[in-house]
Amino acid sequence: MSVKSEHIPRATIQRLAVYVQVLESLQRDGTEVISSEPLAKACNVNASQIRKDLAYFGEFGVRGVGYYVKNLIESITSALGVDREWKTVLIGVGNLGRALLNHKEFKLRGFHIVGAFDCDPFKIGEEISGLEVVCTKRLKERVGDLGVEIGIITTPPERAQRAANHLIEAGIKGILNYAPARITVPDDVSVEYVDFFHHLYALSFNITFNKNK
Amino acid sequence: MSVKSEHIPRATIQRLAVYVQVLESLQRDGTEVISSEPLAKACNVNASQIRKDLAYFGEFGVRGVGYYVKNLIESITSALGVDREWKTVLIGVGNLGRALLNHKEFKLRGFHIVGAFDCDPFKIGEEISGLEVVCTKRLKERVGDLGVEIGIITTPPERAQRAANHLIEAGIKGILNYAPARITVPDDVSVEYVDFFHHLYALSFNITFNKNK
DNA sequence: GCCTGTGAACGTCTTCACAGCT
DNA sequence: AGCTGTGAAGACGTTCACAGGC
Repeated sequence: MSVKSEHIPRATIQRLAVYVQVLESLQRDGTEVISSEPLAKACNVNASQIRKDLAYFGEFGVRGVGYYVKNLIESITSALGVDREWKTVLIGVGNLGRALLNHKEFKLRGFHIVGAFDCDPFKIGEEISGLEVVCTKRLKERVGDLGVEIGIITTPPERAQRAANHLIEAGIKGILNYAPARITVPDDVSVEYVDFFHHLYALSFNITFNKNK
Repeated sequence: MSVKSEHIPRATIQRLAVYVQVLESLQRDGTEVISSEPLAKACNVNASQIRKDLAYFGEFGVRGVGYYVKNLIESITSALGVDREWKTVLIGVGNLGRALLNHKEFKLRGFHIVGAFDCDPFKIGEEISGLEVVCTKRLKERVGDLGVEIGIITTPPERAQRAANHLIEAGIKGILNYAPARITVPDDVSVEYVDFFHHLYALSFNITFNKNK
């Protein structure tokens, strides 16, 4: 896989993830070839949008035919860098943290949670989904030992920045932040926010003002 | 609250949710007044962006002074329609569904989960966080009785569309979909997708190609 | 003096329309 | 004939720069 273009819009990356999701469900249904038009309909986007998005990374289609579903999934996952295993650690073993640790899909998708950390002495030592909860102070040594690249924050908001600092100090380059708080990180660290309430706010707005789509 | 402009960008709505988050943490720290410049820094956006976003809904600031934090939070939440209680139901009592049902923050933020549904006979009757799991077939009557407006889907992907159909039939106008599947809905229903893997894919891409910010 | 609110300029992403390949 | 890949046009969102008000 090689990137053809210099800058790739963030929106493109988000859509590529959607395409994979839809392509996988097409694959489950036995579809082998699909052209941009019906794929676009299923993803709720414009057909040329799909072609443009893919063009950032290469030429994956066959003119006059369309895209081979299996092939396209592989091309996109390779383009996104998810055709490998990523090691991750999780900080903050509350309700949500536990649910994520028990979520088999993470491992299945190549995002292996190999460490669970918390600073609460009552939680340290507890075993969840085959993983022992370890004191956050020992994060750095563990991350180094295990070759971890992604950190997942599931602490309360007031402890999110401290958790992030631990991760950054340990040399982690990507953070998935479930805590409802913005965090500050160096330029070479990338953060993604998952905030349930942002989505509920958007729904609330759409319903209230009938502003759909 | 009155909307001044006809069309409001989706990106604006998303940012408003961020502003509220940051303003709330400023409020916790005792800040009473803030101008767009430092607020912008905390939210990682441009200062005029904030002023433009707010201008869609009204004039909330004081020239020469800035914005009163408490006042601005109220203005934004009112603009988004989240200054009230919303009743929601949840379909799919798996790991994630349980975690959400136990998440006290939902109620705290005005999104009250008043019903839990699942089609698995082994789960029906179980009590989670004071809520009895009910058969999905009884969704419609319950939604009508309780005045529910938002549905949360936490089923496996292959059952997401069916869950959505139940919600639509029950007259629900907003869906928060945690299932990793696209769903089709009528024009007057609004859907928000929460997909952990989309964010992990984005991280993976950013880390792999050093494409931060 | 200072900071908001806003038209105008700018840049970016999306869509169109068609050339190019199978 | 059909569908992709892509330059050009268009739409949209963001940033600038300053007028307006405290």
